[in-house]
Amino acid sequence: MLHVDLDQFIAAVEVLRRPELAGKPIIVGGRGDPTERAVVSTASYEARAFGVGSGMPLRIAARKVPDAIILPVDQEAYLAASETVMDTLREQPGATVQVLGWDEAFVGIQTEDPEGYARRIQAAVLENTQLHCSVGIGDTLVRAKNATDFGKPAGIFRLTKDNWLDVMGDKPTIGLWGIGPKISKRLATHGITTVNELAAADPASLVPEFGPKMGPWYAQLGRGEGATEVDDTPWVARAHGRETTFQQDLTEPDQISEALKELTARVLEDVAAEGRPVVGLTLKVRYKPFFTKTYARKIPETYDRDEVLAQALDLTAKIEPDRPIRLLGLRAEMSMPEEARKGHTPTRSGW
DNA sequence: TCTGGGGTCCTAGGACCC
DNA sequence: TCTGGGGTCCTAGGACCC
Repeated sequence: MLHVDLDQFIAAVEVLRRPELAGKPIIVGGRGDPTERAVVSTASYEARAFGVGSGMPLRIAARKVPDAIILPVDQEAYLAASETVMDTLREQPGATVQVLGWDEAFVGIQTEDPEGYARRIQAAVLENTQLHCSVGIGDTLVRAKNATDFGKPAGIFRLTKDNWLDVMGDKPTIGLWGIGPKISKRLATHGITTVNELAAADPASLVPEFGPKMGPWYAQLGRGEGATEVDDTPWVARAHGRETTFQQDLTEPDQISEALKELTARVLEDVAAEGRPVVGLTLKVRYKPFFTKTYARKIPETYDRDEVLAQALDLTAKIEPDRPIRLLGLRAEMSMPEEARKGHTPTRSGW
């Protein structure tokens, strides 16, 4: 199968609208104001050369790149471009398309010439959108996904069981899709720092540290193994949430209840718009200095709007009642019942 | 140095039941 | 006085992805 990933997608879409920005260091994040609390969504290659990457606080990024062009996030524009890209992929003969995000998808295909097929995809995407993409080819989803990195920008790379360890073996485990900074550190405490070492690990030996599912799964990731079928079952959300970050920390209980009421009301609207049943309400509170607390409640499927709002406010009573509060952000989330869930998940299922 | 907004899934522990 | 073995449900927390 193939993994298609648009190159510097968000920055590239901005350049399409404003061609004079081509070749300049572009940073897209928040409302485009580097004095505000926000993070970088995407940086162009020119900005990345200064050490800027997504997830970095906008303030810091602006400091690193004095001449940066800083733009606000325009989700609608990216979504529209994304839909054109995905439609283009679905038009390819024999293609099964599993969307992973705005700017990437797996494409399942039976062909004797995957490189040729990949080149045709690149040409079609370029023609329909003026956007460049890189393509990874693999005999598993994980290998195709990892292969794309070696194709960037605008190239093609193939990873199979025959060259997986030759190419990936000496790389640190954090380069694998699904292993982040925490897990790579915990693996290191067991003497596992490279993909080779993870691939050689006995799956059972990872169970005490990582649990019955995650332990063996990490070992499998090291070998590049896992699902081999692209699943285009339409995705149905498991939950909907809304999150907000305050420009100034909230300290007063009244401010907090007000903000939470607003967020919860927005989530209720989102859920009502879909007409889906709801079973749970979760409140996530981001405190300064940088930790998160979660408070959850079951709610009846025949929920009543005012009841949910009351439950949400009830949960605020748990917010650190006995010490000064510095509240950075809030998230309210409502989950749907199990039986209402369908489709592959964007990131994990089928591995 | 400071921390978005949208998601998904896994694990652990306690309550409760038989 | 001390304490089975199995299960489910719920809550809280952690990690990852784009």
